[in-house]
Amino acid sequence: LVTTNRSTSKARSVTLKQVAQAVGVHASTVSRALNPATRSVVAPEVVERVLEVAASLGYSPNLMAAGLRTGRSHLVAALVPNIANTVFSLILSGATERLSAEGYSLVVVDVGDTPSRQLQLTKQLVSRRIDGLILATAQRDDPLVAFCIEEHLPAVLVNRFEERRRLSAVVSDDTLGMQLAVDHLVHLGHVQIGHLAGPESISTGHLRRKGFNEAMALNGLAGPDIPVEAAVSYSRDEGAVATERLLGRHPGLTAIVAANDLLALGAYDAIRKLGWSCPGDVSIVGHNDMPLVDIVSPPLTTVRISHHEIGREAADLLLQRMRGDSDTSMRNVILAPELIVRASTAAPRADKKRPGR
Amino acid sequence: LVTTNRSTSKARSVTLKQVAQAVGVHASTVSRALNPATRSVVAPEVVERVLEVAASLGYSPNLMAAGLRTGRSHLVAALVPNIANTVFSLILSGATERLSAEGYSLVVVDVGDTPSRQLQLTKQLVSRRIDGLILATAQRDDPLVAFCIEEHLPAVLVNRFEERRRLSAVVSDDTLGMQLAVDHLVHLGHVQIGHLAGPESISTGHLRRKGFNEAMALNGLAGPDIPVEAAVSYSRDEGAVATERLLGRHPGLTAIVAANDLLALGAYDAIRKLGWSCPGDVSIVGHNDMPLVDIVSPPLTTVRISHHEIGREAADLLLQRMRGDSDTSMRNVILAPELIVRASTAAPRADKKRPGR
DNA sequence: ATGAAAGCGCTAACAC
DNA sequence: GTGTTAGCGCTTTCAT
Repeated sequence: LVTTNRSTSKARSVTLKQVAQAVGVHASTVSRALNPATRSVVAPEVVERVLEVAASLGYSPNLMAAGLRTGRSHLVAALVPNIANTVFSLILSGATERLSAEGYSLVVVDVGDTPSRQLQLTKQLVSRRIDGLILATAQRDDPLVAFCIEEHLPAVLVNRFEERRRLSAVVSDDTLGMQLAVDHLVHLGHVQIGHLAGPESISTGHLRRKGFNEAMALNGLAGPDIPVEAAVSYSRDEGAVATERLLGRHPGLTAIVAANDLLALGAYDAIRKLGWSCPGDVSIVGHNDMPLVDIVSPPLTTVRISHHEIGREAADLLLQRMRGDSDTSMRNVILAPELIVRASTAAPRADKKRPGR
Repeated sequence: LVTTNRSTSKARSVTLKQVAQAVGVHASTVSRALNPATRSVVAPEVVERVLEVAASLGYSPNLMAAGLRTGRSHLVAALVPNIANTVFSLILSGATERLSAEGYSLVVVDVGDTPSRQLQLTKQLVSRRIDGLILATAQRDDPLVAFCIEEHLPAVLVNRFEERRRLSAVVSDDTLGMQLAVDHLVHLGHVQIGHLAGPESISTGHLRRKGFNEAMALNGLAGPDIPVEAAVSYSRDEGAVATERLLGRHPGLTAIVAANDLLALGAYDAIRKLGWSCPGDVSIVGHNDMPLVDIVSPPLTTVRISHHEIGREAADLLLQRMRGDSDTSMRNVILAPELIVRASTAAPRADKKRPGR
């Protein structure tokens, strides 16, 4: 029945004011001493004492209070369609590197690929007054991008373009990537090459398909009926489904260029199901060079994008955007990919004999 | 030279007060109307008008302000040693599911595995006044855990135990997992079985090694010199290095149980380098069943942990901990794993002939 | 059922 | 170089 002071549960944290009292100065002095930018204005000996006392008291600044006052949260959010896709992890670690150096924390949010849910989660983030947004989710025409524009929310896109170029983006050169892939296959002797495309609603799906067509034309392989089949989403399962369609309609194909690695792995599944072999019956090229594709069976030939650099560049662009008041600096950064040749591609078989279906 | 009101840059957001003025009531009424918990106390027609006006004005509550006032940020952070390890992604998506249903946002932070950096980043999070922490980083004796205790920071561990059991944890049954793996190999006819262990400083490394030894003993295979070699970290590269050591010291091994999938894949690399084959020359069992190990060459036999459930359970435990004021409810949840047999395990070769070194 | 008033912890003019 | 003051946007007693 006795009210005690024992800190049984959640201890109140130490405030700036308490530090000030302990030092014997005013709170604002402590604030100035603690902030590197204003520190120079305080007497050196006072700074020293403040730092000392703050440390000994275990003072931890309340960023919510500071943020309320300054209007900046020093929080940046990254929206990814699927956190388990390691391509995004690599991009994010590149971004984190830059961002944390500037005192920003990065919130990674797995938002799936339903625009409505994406919008809902973004609104939550806006309520938290995040300072900026990195979008790995962009559709070619994306309502979320429109939302960011309306809200004057600093944002940059990674890996995917938005059609109307309303936001800066850092992407890999999809046209070049497809060029690399097709040239490689042609070099090996392939003529009947098909494309396992990504969703047309996403820039990578669209651009890589276009790039594929162009690369085929450049190699004199353009035709009235270019073998292309698009997957509904960038997943291994949908890759398998689309591959079955592709091979069903074009049984003579000897090589497939996939719009990304997950689709390529789905193609592996489909080919295995058919009783065919890769690269014996059909060669496959992926895109992205995500972790572990070097160890799958067979090791995947793929177009490596500069994940890390994409992340870093995006962070730089965003930082710039968050600092500057000029809304004008819209720019795209397009990084060159590189072909990594492994064992999923080989010259086409001379006899063309394959297990029947 | 004319000062205008044109919202050229960052528009000020709409405040509660502005909504109140528009409706013609006091701010506190709007606050009550907007909060589902207190809504019942406001006249229904007023509630309706508030909701309407708030929506039309595009009102977005300032969670920093609310948090400052209430002392709760509704933010939970998850610390992972490596965001590109898909095992954690799966756990996180399980946790997100629960957390977001309760109005919490999940910040995923890639903190690496250096304790000092982990502590530094955690302090930043504390400054943000996060309400809780999910730790996937725990060492067997972890300074970060001590820190959480000191700070009265609600936290739960996933995937890894902390030795002194100061915090609740949700983990897979490592002993059982090893049992499953060893029994399977013994069943296939293996006798010379080695263990590719994880770091001893991490509970999974320690417990799985112990589990391995026990399982061997249970199968009458205990000996004075049980073949075990520990990797320095849970990475594919270190797995390869440790495998070379293991096979160097125990050339007669016909099977290896790895402490996790990444190590197992490293073992693949080492075996390939030796010119040996799996499972022909040596069978390999992994642990975790992370994405894509079904498609590597050969498809990996592995112990599947219930990632998703681990995440969900952890979130539940944390939620409970953040609500309750009783610091007493320390508990561990141990989930049973399941053996997934694929093609990396087979009966040992009768002749035992292998390529020389 | 609603309004008034206070205050969460911090920063930034402004004074001196 | 330091103190004073006000206020960021919200919630929550306490009145009425």
